[in-house]
Amino acid sequence: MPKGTTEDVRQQNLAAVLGLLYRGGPASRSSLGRRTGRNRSTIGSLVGDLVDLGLVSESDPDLVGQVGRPSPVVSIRPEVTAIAVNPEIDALTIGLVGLDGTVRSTIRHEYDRIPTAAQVLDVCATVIAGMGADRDGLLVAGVGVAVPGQVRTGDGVVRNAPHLDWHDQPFGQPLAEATGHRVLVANDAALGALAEHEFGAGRDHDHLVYVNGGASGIGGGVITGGTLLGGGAGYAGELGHVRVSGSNALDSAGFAGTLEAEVTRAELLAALGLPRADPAQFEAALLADRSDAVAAIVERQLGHLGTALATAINLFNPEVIALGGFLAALQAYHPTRLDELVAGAALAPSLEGVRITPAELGPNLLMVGAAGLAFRPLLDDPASISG
Amino acid sequence: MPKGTTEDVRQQNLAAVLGLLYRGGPASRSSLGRRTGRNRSTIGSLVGDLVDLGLVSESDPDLVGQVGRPSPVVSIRPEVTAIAVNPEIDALTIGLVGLDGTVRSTIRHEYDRIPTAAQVLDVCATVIAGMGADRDGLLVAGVGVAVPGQVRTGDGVVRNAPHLDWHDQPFGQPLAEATGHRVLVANDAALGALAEHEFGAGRDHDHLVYVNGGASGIGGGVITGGTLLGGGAGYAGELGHVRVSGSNALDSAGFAGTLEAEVTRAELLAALGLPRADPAQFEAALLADRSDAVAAIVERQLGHLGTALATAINLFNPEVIALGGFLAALQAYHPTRLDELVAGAALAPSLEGVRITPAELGPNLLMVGAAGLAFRPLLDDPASISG
DNA sequence: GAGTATTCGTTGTGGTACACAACATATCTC
DNA sequence: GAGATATGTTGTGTACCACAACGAATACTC
Repeated sequence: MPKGTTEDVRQQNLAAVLGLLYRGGPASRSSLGRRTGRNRSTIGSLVGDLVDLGLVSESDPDLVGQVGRPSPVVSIRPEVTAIAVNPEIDALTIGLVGLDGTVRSTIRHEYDRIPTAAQVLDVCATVIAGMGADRDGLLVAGVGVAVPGQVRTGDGVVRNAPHLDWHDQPFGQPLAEATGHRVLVANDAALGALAEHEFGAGRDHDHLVYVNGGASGIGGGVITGGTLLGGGAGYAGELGHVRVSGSNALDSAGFAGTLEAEVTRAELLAALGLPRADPAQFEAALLADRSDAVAAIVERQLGHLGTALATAINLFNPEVIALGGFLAALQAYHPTRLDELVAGAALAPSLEGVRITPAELGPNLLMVGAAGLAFRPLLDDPASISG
Repeated sequence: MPKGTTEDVRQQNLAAVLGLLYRGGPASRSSLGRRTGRNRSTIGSLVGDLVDLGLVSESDPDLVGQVGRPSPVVSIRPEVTAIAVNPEIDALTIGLVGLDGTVRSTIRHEYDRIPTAAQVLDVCATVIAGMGADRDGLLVAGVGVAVPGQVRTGDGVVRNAPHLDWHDQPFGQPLAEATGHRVLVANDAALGALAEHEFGAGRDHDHLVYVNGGASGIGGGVITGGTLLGGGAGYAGELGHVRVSGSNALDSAGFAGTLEAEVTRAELLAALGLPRADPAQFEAALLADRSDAVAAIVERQLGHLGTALATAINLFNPEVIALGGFLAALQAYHPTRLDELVAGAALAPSLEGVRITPAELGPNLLMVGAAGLAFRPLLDDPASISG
């Protein structure tokens, strides 16, 4: 809720300018003025504040034959960073991500057995301490954590991450105490949605559904009205556990006939005769195999995926549905089929406004998404960095 | 998006004060000050503006033994009104609703056959002109229309209202031209959700799903983060067309196995041996009939409803699910059963934060909801009334 | 029943933020 | 090199809210 005093106007305008730079990259002062609708003098003052805060820097204009006095280019300083954390079954990835969108470094810590929350917290603390962010003059805005499970976003407690076997594990608070940084935790697919919204397939849209197919299950995240849909406690968007059939195949939550139970990478891998494959190998192998057996499985899985996506369309009326992981491969196997199947269960008006497309961001998706979460307080209130 | 100048601060504060009065009823100046966090002098100025705009009036304080100087009570003037319109298969209801929540009058125009959009527009224009709102010194903020179908909220075109057999019918714009008022159009269940959020079962919650069971089908509306979820074009929330079974029973949109196809009032009426019944009669008759035949139908319908609600819980993580129409009767038939069924398909963390409850608003639900829609521009920017 | 404490409206002052106009500056065009 | 064009810079004006001091209206105390 806005405080209601004149000073939030400053906050909002600072946030507007910084947000434009965050999403759109470097821009001239005059371009910022046009896009925010602010006066030249105001933009000058706003940019000055952001420079003083150490968030942006101004550089000489590009000499591109514009008439008139050149306008300085404002860029986000790459030293403004966030730390992204993503624990998975077999590894923990920790990245240092700049507010300018660059992933400065990632560290991957492998586990030979599923790590406990305590183990992950331990490694996080030492790795983050060892990053020497202060030494390098970096400004760390905070830590964002992408967890494959349901996270109570209010206090960063991991309520249930079946694949990690974490249940009601406090994570945000202990990590904040260990690192001294502000820590925000959320579901991994939700952060994928955030990243695709800000930089990927949903760049130009404010209503996006992201569905990710991973080795261990299917997750979903929803952007509505330009913001991440959390619901009451942050659990919203769990598209993988939507029931799509009457079968009794079980998903990771123990529910029968859900999208995650019916549409699995494992089944496809088995049909392809592959013991394991990275995402690129998987997609190549799937697209190459046109056998009846594989085609039948794809058709069945596409049918269930279509049902789930139709449900999402009927409920969220998104402009874009971005498919991540093996779901993108599934769609690519038969480029028109998924659209047909969805059309059989989604209302026509909602259908005409939606595009089902592969996600655009690659392996850094979760790093960018988690960092985006960590940057949010800064992007909402740029002056908060100084306090 | 906020304009970014100091004047929006005024707008926001005016909206905050008016919003408190709208949702909470009359309040003293000092109470408004406490709840908005504004200074006494600011509140005085804000209330003064609202009085000048003709939106509120001040009256002598209640003498309730408070220490200190009594604070004047600020109330919304009942003359501030909106016109609510609700076309249905067999009748058109037009109501005059005060910003203070009172339904001043309703006019019901019956049809012996399904009316066309042109006919409804015609009746609306004459009825609204005949209301003599100007004559009575009323301030009409606008017209809100609740349509049983999918509405493109941007321009008020009814895209598809199967029961009315309206398809791509412009409605908002012609009605605006005919009446001279600002007209907003939305789906009826969405407006039901709005009303239940503001005044009913979701009064104290910002995440609500409303599901209505009517004679002709099942509609849904969703409030997330305190605002109505519209999606890209305003079609979001169509819970009735979510697939819940593999059967080939068809719903009004021609889709098989959906909630609307499986859970119908007509089937229950037939089992009860009633040719027709109003909502109260229906609920009484259903609760009285404990025959095996009826119990079996209820059990099956509750199962499908449970599946759909579990989907809603997994996707929206609401705090409240409000059941309207015969769905409330269905739940009441077996008070604990629906919760059990939902628990079998909804993720535990999301489940613990939700309450499934009958809707609280009675027959005026859609009048209040449609008026709430019409009041929205005024509540967002109270000063806009003078322009 | 008079004095005091308490609460709240009112008024005047100060601080912050943005718009606007006038001026200065830097580039392009011819 | 002069004019046109676009933009940064500076000073002024306006809108808004917080705060403090004062006054008003009630309840409480003895």
